[in-house]
Amino acid sequence: MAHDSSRLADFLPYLMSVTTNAVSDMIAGEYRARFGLKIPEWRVMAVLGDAGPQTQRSLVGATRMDKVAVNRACKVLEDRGLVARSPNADDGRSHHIELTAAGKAVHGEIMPLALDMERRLFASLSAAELKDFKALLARITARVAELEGADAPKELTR
Amino acid sequence: MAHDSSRLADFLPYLMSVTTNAVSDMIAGEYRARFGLKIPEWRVMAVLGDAGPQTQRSLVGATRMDKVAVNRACKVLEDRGLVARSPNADDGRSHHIELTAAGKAVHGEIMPLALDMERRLFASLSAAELKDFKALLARITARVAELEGADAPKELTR
DNA sequence: GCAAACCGGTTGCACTAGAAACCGATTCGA
DNA sequence: TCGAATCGGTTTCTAGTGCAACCGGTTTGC
Repeated sequence: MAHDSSRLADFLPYLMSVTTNAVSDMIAGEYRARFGLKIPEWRVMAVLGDAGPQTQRSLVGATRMDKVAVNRACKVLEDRGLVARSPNADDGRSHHIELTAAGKAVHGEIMPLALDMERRLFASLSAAELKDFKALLARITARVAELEGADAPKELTR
Repeated sequence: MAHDSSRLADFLPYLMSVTTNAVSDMIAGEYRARFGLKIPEWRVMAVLGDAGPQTQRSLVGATRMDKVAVNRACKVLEDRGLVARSPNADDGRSHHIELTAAGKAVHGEIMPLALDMERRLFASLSAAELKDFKALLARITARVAELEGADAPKELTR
């Protein structure tokens, strides 16, 4: 289908981008169609369902999303009645966010679908290949963090 | 640093997204800082420098970008005098787009930097691991295309 | 040879995502 | 204890991205 005589087609960051976008678009489409949820919203629900109630701050760490993105996702989920905020007695600035009964029900539907999609997407990879692939991703991420620290000596690592 | 007790941290599409974004952000920052180029613009220059003059249409295929993104990138590059458009005698609707002398000079600086960054980013991977990693990405991309064809029976594959 | 369909390219518009400014609450230091 | 710095969270502003409608030019079918 593609001619791809260009070296761009061998540039690894480009290949990663193409593959990841393809995977993300597919998953995003599925969630939107079946639950009307976007990926940020889904991520928040996944973390809340698995790790229990927590503040937006800790969701930022767990999802690696921007705090604005987390805030917006929480607001949407709250408006839909999937999560609820209760005041934090220890710290008046933040709230605890937790799944409602409806949210838990959706979470119970969503996670099997997620795992099934993951299984279907990566069905052609052996268990060993999957393991290696994850390990490589982790190493690359660590390497980027390392380089960022070195390349940006005067600013925060974000 | 991270606690990550959540299953989200094992969800492969999420891991791919985190890693790819880290790599992309790093590269985008580098190009912006050194050349004032964004990734779409850089991609167009890479293809033009490697595969020679061509139409926007063929750039869309080579870069896998939206035709609007290609168009805007070309316009920016043209305004900076890095590419030039010459009328296409065969088809009055399109032009041939090619690097100018200045564009070729920038391309000559940009490609070594790109390859150097690639080398630094993936220095911790052996040649064999790199090869396997690329092969896995290709297989996953192919798999997504396959599933999209199956899952979207009534609409275009986009 | 002309109207309709089509195609490359362009423009306009809605939506998303991140940056920075902002607010109330909390902590730190003199 | 009081003022400054900090922090969690929210709002606002702006840049980027993709879709859809659009415009000229080209091909197709009658």
